[in-house]
Amino acid sequence: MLDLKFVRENPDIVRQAMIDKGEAGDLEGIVSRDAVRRDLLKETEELKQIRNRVSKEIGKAGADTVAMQQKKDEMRNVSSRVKELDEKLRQIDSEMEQLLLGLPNIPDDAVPRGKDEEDNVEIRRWGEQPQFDFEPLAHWDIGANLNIIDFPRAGKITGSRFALYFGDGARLERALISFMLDLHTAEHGYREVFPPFLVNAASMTGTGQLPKFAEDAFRVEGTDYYLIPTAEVPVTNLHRDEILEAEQLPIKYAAYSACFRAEAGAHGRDTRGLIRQHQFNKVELVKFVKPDESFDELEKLTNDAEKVLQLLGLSYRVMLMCSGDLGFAPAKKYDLEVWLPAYNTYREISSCSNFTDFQARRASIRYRPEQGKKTQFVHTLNGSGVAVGRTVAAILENYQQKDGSVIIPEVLRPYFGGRDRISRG
RNA sequence: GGAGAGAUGGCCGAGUCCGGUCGAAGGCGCACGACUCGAAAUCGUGUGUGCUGCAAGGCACCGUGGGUUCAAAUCCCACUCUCUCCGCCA
Repeated sequence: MLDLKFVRENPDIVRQAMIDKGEAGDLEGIVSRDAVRRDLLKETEELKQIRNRVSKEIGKAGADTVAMQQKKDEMRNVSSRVKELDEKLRQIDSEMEQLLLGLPNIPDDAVPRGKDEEDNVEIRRWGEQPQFDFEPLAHWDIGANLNIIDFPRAGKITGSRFALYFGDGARLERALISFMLDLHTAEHGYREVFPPFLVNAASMTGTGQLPKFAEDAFRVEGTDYYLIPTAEVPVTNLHRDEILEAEQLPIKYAAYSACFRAEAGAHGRDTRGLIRQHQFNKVELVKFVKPDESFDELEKLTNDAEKVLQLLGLSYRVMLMCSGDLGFAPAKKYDLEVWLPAYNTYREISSCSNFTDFQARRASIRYRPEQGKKTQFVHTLNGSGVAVGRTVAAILENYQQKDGSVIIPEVLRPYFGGRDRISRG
């Protein structure tokens, strides 16, 4: 959410941001209501002031004289007028709140202006794309051949876009989760968090999933609860409505969670394999930082996520999202794209964003820069560190051998009892 | 699921029976000052959030929403959450 004062004073910047991001929003509706609201507010506050003053007089007077009775009658009228005005104000306030929640964050100056993913900028590449002296298989074929991933049965149990892992497949998933959490907690200074996988509407609003993107989430029928689309939601909201101490910052959390996404509007895209699932695992990194440090912290966060791929020996590139591909809430975002041989392309495996104060204002997460000073909104960041299902796909494809087996990356072997290879068992 | 207790400022905690002097005692924490060579201890002063206004100021907020009243932290109603006991349960 943007600051109302900022919107009032900089409508042109807000309008330009919506154009750059390709996001709709009712800026004019906010500006016009704002003027009406301030007039209403002035009137009600003046009336309330009168009522407060006279009520005090009545209280002090003691005796219930004719004059007092007259004042009471007058105040009765004032009060009913106040009630009417308060009603109007509440209405306009909630309308403005809704409209304000619908405005996208302002892109940072460093974000290249552009229309879609074509205009994203490659920042760097890492690693070698593996060369095969045979035709590399897609990960779903590798998984089926090794009898470690079973999509038909997942379809039977639940439906499309669900996966069922067996044996070393299940173990690989678990090994990756442990490896990533161990790395980020031991090497990068994150505190491990294991959050609820269901959250309420206030949490979904805090991080920006609601009200605009309700159709992307699964809601538990008959409740106010949503299945989390990412651990970003519960972990960021962990400090909702809190005032943090300056010396606590930066706060860094690493959380494993399952993630649930309706994938509305993705019909026909990535229908095979692990790339686009309704449920997938992810280790998420979340930071709460001081405003002037957030862009540096984004670089570090991205590096922390990259380290996972480096240690796994997976080739990737870092893309800086252009304004049109940035999305609603971030001010700046890097995507990590991992090399997938069967696709012959790089695919997103992590997304690292600086939301500046956009989420913090929605969720009311503040800190006190100095004792006695006014509170300020923190900046929030998060990034996948990294998506587990897509990592499994990348490992299967990048480490596949001619005989159908898959080499286990060295850093994962401790999680496999020292074994170095997945073979058909 | 049944019975009961509670929700007040950064934290603890009074006030709620008997409505007005309560944005709210007291304590802790914190900041500043004094004392000290320095520190601790002690003493003094200050210390909620938001909206609005050029400012002085004004308004709102005692879990949430409604109601009664000239006036509500305080009375009434509904809801949410937390805790305790019982039942059930991984």
